[in-house]
Amino acid sequence: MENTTKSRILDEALVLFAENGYKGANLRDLAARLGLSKSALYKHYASKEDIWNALLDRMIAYHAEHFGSAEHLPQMPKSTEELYVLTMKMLHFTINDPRIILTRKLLLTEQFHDERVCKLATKHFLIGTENIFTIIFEKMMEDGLLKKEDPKMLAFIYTAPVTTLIQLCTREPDKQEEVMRRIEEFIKYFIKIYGVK
Amino acid sequence: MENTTKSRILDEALVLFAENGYKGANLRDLAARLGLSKSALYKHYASKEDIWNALLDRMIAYHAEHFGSAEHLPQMPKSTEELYVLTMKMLHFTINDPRIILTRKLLLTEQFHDERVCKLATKHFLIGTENIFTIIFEKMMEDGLLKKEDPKMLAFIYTAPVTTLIQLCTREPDKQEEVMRRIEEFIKYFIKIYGVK
DNA sequence: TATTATAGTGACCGTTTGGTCACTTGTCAA
DNA sequence: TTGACAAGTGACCAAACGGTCACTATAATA
Repeated sequence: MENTTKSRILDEALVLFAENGYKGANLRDLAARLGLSKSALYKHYASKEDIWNALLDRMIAYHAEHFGSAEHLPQMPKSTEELYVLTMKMLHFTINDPRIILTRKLLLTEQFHDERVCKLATKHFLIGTENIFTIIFEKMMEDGLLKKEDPKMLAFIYTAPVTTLIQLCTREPDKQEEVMRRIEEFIKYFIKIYGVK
Repeated sequence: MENTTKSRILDEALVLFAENGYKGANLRDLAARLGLSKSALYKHYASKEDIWNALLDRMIAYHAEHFGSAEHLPQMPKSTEELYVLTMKMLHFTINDPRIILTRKLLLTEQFHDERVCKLATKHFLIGTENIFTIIFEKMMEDGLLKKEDPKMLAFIYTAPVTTLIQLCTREPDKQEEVMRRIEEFIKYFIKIYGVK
């Protein structure tokens, strides 16, 4: 990540927009967090909306880079145990990384106010992980690690419950332990049913 | 539903809060929608926050009445076909009723700004339907209609994917057909696996 | 050294917002 | 008939907001 003022503005804008929404965030707070005067912001961005759009550009680019390209695919699991470990590792990351937490909050609170947020939310909460696990499950079925079913359907019923619990954890962080336990249980149950012994 | 001014204010407040968020909604628009002057609102509620709290009281009471009490349980399915029909009927209702759509929007956009919204969101998106289907599945297992598994786990993996797709439909209403098709597919797949022939 | 572009400041502006207040109207009971 | 109360109006207020502008400091370049 860069550390220019222009980039730092977006960093703090993410915090404020995620915590207060677009309408609720104000440029005085943003400037204060950066140790700048409000008018300094206008040397880097033309308006509040301009900051918002630049932040969205960055979020969209980040998602495309990490979830859209084939090169960022995780290592294919060679056993159902490895599927469990891989999923839990991805989970720990997505549930603890402050920036991703803020991104999730922003997507949820602004999904109805901005079309680009709307599209990105669908990718983030549905299509992104679904696609990745479709590929993973296809491979695991080929390798005889999973029962042969429609890999898309399997990816859906695997990722959707996890996504639901991640959203719960984003909403109520104090339930993190409960969420982790339930996801572990769920994955083990899933493997019990679809894993090939 | 009542049709007093006090109640009508809440009706329109739901629309505005759901569409613009608490911060984004303003009392002039609200008054205009009601054909009232802004100051008239203050004859019924002490402040914007007071309106918000009254609306939330009503939402919480509504949810408790329709999802918390035993008397509002749906008729127990006597076959897996009836489970399919029941689920699709509940789905059509929850996906098309304007007030419930607005409620979902409000829960999603304000879940991080208000603790009561936070709690209600968890009930609405997770615990509520989960509890209902736990009871339904327990009964269906007793009746030999479903394989005997942990009914709570089954309710979770049944409702979570549906909830995910309902949220997609709330976000992108033009995908309603796709969502309905996917849910149908999912339910049939679920019944294929857990239904007793 | 003089010039120029960049980054930053603080005072200021117009608009929007939640909220108040004196006043009016209609209804119903004493 | 009158008095009291609830419901509604429009003008007004202070605060918060996004945005502008003249000005300063710094550092690189000609």
